[in-house]
Amino acid sequence: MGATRRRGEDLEAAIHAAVQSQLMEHGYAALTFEGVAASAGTSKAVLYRRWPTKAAMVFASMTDKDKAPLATPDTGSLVGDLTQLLHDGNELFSHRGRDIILGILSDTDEDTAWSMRELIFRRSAEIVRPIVERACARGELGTHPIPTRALALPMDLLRNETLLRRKLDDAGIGEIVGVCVVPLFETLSGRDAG
Amino acid sequence: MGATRRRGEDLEAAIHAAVQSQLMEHGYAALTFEGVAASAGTSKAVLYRRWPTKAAMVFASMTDKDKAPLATPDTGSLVGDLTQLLHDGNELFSHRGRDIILGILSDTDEDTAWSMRELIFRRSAEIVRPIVERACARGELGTHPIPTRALALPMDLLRNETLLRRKLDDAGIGEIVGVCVVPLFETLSGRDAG
DNA sequence: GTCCTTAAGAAACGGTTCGTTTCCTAAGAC
DNA sequence: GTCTTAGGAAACGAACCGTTTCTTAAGGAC
Repeated sequence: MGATRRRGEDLEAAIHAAVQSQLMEHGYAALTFEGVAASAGTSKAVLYRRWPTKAAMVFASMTDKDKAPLATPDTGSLVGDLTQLLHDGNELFSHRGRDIILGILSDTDEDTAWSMRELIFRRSAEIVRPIVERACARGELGTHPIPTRALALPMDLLRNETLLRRKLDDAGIGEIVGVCVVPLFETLSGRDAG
Repeated sequence: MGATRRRGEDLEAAIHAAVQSQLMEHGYAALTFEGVAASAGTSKAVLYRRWPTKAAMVFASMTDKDKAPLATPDTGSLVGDLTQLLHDGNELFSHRGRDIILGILSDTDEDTAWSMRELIFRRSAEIVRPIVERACARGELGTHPIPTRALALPMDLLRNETLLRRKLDDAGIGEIVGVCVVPLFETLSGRDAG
């Protein structure tokens, strides 16, 4: 047959698509080099030339076209912004997302596990900072600066719930926002009234 | 040779010891039925008669002689109690502890993963409640009841750090206690002054 | 003590995936 | 047209899987 042989970015994109397909169909634990090779219509040797481990291959496929996974929302209120952020993150970290992240974190490939930790922890505080600044400008929060550790609280609690426990429902998100995050931010920013 | 053949609790204890030994030496991912059988001086069939999966076998070994893993400390101060609790939990969830917990959570054995979630989440709030009650009695906190979600905050943040990120140092523990937990407890309990 | 049921332990099975190697040849540069 | 690079096919030994078969020690019943 007119055997066309792919190269470079075409091939790489086909492999990434095959990895995603296998992840969705079978999950991280059951994903194999042989399955990906078959799905991509290539051979194992082609995969091993690119990535030393399954974890590295999957991580590359996840971070391929740098899809900014979480955007800072702007709904007009502190509670609205935090709720929206946790809602978006909840979708991202549930189901297959959790499976892939935990799979890589518990894999024997320590290098890729480290990269994954970087990926899911890096912007914890920075994604929340603009929300707090706008709330402060609106008068919803006081003017004392909020420490980075506290700014990271929403994403820290989200990770704990979605990656380690289970998918959050709206009530769980509301509880985190209303019982923990907002009261703490109000206190630390120097605003007394509820 | 005088081939002595173990049974019942003797055998079970030897298997649990072999599992622990293999976990310490190779970690969860590299632990195999064949390795455990060899280490325990028995055969795979004996293991499969007892546990259907590696996750179930390891979980059974972890929860064998119900070693109450975390006790509520009583140091005489709110900050001291919380610091001690996080310090103890930090040791428990680091190194091999993290490896085993994440390994089981990301395993294909969903039943055992569910049991593990129960194990590490069940007492999150209850372990902190006596600490808060004593602090309230001392006058360190106000008298408003603190919601369960907030009581779980110390263990939730500990899990996020130690299981997903890395082992905490004393500074990290101090930050969680001083920047997040104590200010929130003070606010929610109705105590204003720092 | 003897009998009898249970389960330990050894060994082998076919099957899957691993990670590597060999070989052939299509793609693309020059 | 020539040469270098890399895609793709196939096979490899090794490890572990989960199961099965068989022998025989352990331990209770009597």
